[in-house]
Amino acid sequence: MGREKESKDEDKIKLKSSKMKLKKLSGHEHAGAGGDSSRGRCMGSKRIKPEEEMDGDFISKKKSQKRKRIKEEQTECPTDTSSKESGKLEEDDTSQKKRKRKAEKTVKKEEADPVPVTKKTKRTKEEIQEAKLLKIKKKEEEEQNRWRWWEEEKYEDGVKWKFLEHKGPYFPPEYQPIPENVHFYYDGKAVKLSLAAEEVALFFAQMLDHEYTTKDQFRENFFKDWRKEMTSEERSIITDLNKCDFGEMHAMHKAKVEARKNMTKEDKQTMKDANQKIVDEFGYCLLDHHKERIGNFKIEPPGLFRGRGDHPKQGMLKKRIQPEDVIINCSLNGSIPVPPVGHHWKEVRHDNTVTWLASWTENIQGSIKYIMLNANSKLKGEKDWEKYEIARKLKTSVDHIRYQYNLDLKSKQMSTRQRAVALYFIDKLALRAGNEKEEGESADTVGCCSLRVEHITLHERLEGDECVVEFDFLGKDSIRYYNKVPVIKKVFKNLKLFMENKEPGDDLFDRLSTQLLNKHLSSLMAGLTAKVFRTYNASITLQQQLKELTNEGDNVAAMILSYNRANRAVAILCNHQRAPPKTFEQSMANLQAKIDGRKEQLALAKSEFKQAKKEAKSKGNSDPKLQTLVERKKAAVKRCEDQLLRMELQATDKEENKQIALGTSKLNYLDPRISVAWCKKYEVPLEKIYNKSQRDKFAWAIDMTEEDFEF
DNA sequence: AGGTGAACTTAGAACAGTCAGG
DNA sequence: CCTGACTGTTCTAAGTTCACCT
Repeated sequence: MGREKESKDEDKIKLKSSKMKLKKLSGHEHAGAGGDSSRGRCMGSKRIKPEEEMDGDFISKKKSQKRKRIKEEQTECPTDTSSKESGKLEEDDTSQKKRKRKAEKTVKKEEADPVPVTKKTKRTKEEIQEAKLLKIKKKEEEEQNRWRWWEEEKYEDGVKWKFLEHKGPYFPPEYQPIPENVHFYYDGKAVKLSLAAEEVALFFAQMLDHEYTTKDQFRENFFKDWRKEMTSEERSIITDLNKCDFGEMHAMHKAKVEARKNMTKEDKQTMKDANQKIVDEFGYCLLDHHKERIGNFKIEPPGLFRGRGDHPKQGMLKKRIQPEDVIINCSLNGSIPVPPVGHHWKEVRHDNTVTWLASWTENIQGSIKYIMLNANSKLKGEKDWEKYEIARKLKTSVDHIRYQYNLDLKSKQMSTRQRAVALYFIDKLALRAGNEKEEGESADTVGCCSLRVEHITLHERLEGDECVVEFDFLGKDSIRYYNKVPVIKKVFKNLKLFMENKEPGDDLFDRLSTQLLNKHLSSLMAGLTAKVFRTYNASITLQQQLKELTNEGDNVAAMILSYNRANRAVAILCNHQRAPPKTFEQSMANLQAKIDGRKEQLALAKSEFKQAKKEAKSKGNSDPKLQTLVERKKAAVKRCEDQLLRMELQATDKEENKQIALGTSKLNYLDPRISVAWCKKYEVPLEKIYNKSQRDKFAWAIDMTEEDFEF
């Protein structure tokens, strides 16, 4: 797989193997843990439904419900019986009171704790305090406005909402022609471009600093699409991209970026306010009585397509979307979004079995793009919760499933054997399912089912292990997966068999597809698909690692390091990589320098401490001044030691994180209740683990989880 | 029973905002 | 107070899954 990503990837791999220690515990070891315990106590006190019943809710319910558009008789209210409603209200009331009380406490504490300072600073301190108070108040308000949907009854099958109202998508501004004094040159001569051609030329000019514009495929695709936008006259002149000079356009763009950076504070504020206004108007919708944030309310602006990896379509023109391309989805009985003046929507529909508010078809792949809600919304949150419940269900049946595919490894049916081996990989290595892809439509990447013979190498014996499979392929986003894994004999033998008489480019699992695999899985457990294994293995790994790595008496900083390490084990399992930050080496060196500095300081403090002690001793213990000096020096040493320790922890953490991305697993694979419970148990402030938007996203988990939660 | 498209989740990069340290 | 590093947010590409169609 000769890809231009290669050099970067190689780098990434080096790290990967060095960090493999962490990985030991992937795969099967975590199977047996626990098993018995988690029933019924994990939903927290407020949730009344026992888990058993809930599981049923989650899994079986949605099975194949026909999609139906809502009819005339839309109600504005969510389905709820009045009795339940009143009960809920009552509870809401008490819990709200509780929250209020908590807030009052914090406020009081702040007030009772004035800092004695000089007059001048005092005022600002007061101001700061006031700001803090305001913040707390705002937080409280937010908390009270939060829709506690997880305490509500779920809708009947397939229905995603009963009422949906929004303003439609926000369209990017029209193209602004470049000023007269900025020229485009072809073959040394200035050429005035038509508006359409100029716009596309500017897309390219703006990207000139990017590596993309040096790639042949990108240039070729761009040029082809650019020519389509040209007038026939332009087309006859401009025939070679290499003769195009976008220098002035590029310079203009850079100047603009620079100017934006150097704007005055006021101008920046004005801009911010204007943006906020757009968010306020378009960024929210009304869904079943609740205001919900929209995730992506802006129509994607036109530009040049930036595919990942070796994408055959990179550089193609991504066209401007008009209202005439956009389908609106909303309630029939609410207000319907108004299209921009002089325009109309492609269609307005009222389908409450889907969650999107607007959609359009994109011109590169012909796929549909959607406008949907933010991750902190009910619609997304509920689904997320459901996902983790299915994964927890897998925990209880995983032993049986593993037993089953172990048997299947010896099946007489080739397709069954292939399925078993694939499942073994998916379970042990957390590989993705791997759908078939159409050739030429996207980069050549694979997952488990689409692995080819060329992607694995078998070693009877390697580095002291037997039956080692060496994987080397590009996965999602063209991220390289490289791993050497000892496997059981049966799997190894099967792989040999599958590879017999095949070319490197042939499918390893020629009798298997993701559909087949998932069909089998869903027969083993309701709701089970290939990706559930990733969720399950990620979450169970976190839980296990936390158990293993957490030291009871540690301070918060050490706790965080332990958490990050556990998180990192998961990220490695899921192969979540990132390009090392450009400034990594530098900032690592900086940190090291600081550590060295601190070490010197510590040495100094220590000798001063000794000196003071000696002096105190020699003069007898009578002098109180000397005594306090000794104490002070002692404290200084202690302080220095603490700081040094903290910095060293930080450095370790940083180094280990160089090219591993923790965010993806944290956001998508780790049951938040594990983290919440851990924080509670070890008294780690949750804000150290989840930032604001993550806390919003996981509000359901934060609210319902007690410290004894077991995944 | 296999292909296809709609709908939705997962992903890393780019960008913007903030904050700590000189 | 300013600046660069870090953190959080936005963006949109690239996956998975499932129902529908033939």
